[in-house]
Amino acid sequence: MPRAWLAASVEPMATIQDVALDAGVSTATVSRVFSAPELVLEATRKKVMEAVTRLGYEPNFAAKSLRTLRTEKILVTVPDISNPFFSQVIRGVEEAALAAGYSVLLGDTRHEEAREEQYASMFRRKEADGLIFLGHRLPDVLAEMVAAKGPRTPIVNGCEFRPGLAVSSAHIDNEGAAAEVMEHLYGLGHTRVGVVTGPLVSPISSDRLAGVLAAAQRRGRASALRMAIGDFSIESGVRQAGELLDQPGPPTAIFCFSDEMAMGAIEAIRRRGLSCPRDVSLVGFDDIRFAQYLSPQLTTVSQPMEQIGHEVVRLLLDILADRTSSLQNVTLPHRLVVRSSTAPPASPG
Amino acid sequence: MPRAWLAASVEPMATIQDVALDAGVSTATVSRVFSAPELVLEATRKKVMEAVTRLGYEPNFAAKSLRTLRTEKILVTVPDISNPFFSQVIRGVEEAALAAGYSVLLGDTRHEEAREEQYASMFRRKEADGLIFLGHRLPDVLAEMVAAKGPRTPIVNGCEFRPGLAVSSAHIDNEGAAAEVMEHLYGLGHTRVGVVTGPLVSPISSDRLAGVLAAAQRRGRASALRMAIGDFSIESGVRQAGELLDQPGPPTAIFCFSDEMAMGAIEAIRRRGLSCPRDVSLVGFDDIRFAQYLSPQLTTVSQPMEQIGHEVVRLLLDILADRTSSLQNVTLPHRLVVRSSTAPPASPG
DNA sequence: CGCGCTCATGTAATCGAAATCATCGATAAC
DNA sequence: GTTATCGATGATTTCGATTACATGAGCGCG
Repeated sequence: MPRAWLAASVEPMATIQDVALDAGVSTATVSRVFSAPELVLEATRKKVMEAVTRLGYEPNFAAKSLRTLRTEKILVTVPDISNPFFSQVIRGVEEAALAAGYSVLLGDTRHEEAREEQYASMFRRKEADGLIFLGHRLPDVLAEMVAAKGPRTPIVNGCEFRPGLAVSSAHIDNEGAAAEVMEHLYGLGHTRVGVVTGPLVSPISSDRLAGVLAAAQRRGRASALRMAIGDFSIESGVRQAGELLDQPGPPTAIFCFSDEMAMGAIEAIRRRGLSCPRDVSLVGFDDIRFAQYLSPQLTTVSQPMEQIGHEVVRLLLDILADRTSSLQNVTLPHRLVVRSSTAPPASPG
Repeated sequence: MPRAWLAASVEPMATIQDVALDAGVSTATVSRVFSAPELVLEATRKKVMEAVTRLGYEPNFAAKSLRTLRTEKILVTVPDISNPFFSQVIRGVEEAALAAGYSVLLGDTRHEEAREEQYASMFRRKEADGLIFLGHRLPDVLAEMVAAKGPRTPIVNGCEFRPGLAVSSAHIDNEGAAAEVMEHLYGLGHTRVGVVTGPLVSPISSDRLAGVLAAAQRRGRASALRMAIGDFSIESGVRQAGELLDQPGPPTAIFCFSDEMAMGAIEAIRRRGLSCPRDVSLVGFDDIRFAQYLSPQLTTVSQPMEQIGHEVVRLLLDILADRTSSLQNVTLPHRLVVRSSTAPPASPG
């Protein structure tokens, strides 16, 4: 038994022909044993399976894929895999994909358009049946594909939502969530609030900013808003939160559009000899696994990351299985998680 | 021009035949334009490329792969993609792979053997040219493959190192690093040291534990060691560090085998009304991006995560290009980064 | 002037599995 | 008893590219 395995592994891997020969049947029968076992007699099925294990046969993927025009792979592009928010979403994607018999081709675009295009052409070469992109841009070649094929193009957007792209997507209500954060801060008595956004080209930032502005206006506090533009990284959090704090009449509360930038903000606060939440309240966004273990524990907006992953896969599978014909934009629930980084301002007003 | 693109996208994608016909050459010439442009006359090359853009042609991946028996893909399995340590390694892998013209197939095994086997059979089906696994286990089918093909089997191990597996690997000197940590703590004056390990089945844990024991013995402090077994998660850090602290004669310093567990330990310390480093010093392992932004900033062992990623890819590419014939085990440099979570004990002894 | 050589290109076999169509025996229907 | 039907299986084409081999034009050299 082990000898047979060994032998099988040394040779260039048995083909369906070898199995057919060994089992004394045709290649068609062997193929059927895998793809439509109900069509083949139990006795022959057994005979074939014996030959399969004897030779250690595994169907060649390329051959199968060439014939069926399917790869059973999903290409997932992400701006930064080392970001815990994205890696958690990816985890959900991987799980849902595997459950449906698909595997995941990962593309880390590093926010670079060139890499996005590289992966786009990979998709056009049919290296994957579908594409899930977690960024906010869609390379031109793919946009053209969408324009031509419409909503049955197997491309889905996750986390972000830009109506103009004309692809299905799953995301939270970023605008509403950001407004809730502001209400929370205003409710605590803060009036001078600073905001550290992400790059405004992405809807994820502009939507949240819209929510911030709407809430500020409702409260008549729009003129007291201070804004700085970050890039979601810890370092930009340190820098931008620092600039807000160094202004005259500094904010008593800062809302960062990501937990990582909030971590940076904690650092900026510490470096100035201030304390959170005593001197400055702080709110993050995402609720990454680490948010509740920071000091102070971070108040933040919890996004259902794995669920977003599941949902985008579901949307994609629906398209692939031709179960859908119109765009779907799924808004998943978020939750403001109040922890100890927010408190009423020391001297109200 | 845009019309042509659109048209091309609607049709089932142009084949090499279509291009050949359109350019008035044979398919062989078209193929050569891509794989060996120097063999084809500049004029015809241009003619072909025009047809290519006109039709929006991209070579079909499955067909190419079937013929060449190469996929230009690397399968990377990882125990947990949402772990910042691993996601950083993956980032390095992705970068090096892309630079060499390979793309990354990601497998999150979730520490489950069943998933590892699923991905192993994916590799046997030739869905990838090589396999990089960041865990400590190698499924049986692959071990047999290694036994049969020897060191030219395109399988490489990253982060861990288990000589019995007989595959090349890239990792740090875990034993030495752990010993350095203990020396640091002993040097500060600590005598009662607690250790929170990972699961001892993985060399990454047992090697570090060996280093801990060796250092303790050299100092004659082996009997004062306290040990708890965690699983690298934050939660297990909270739990296991907590148990160490609740013992009579609790440790004045705790060494956790991962930064995440150290984060948990910070929480355990906080919950008991203690302070780090005043009452308890703390050391982590990995130096994930967040380690320096915790409070207190975490003393830890820095691993060159992206470099590990680059290195395993290099090892794999060497095997794939037949540039190597013997096993290579690369030990990359680590560095003890002393930050503010370690200090001399309050009452020495 | 013709032989051989090189260079550019065409022809056709090939990769391994899937799927269509053909076959053949057995059973059921009339 | 003949024929339509069905169930199981085999023969063969097909997917789209690569590549070994064939071809043929152009050129140099004896």
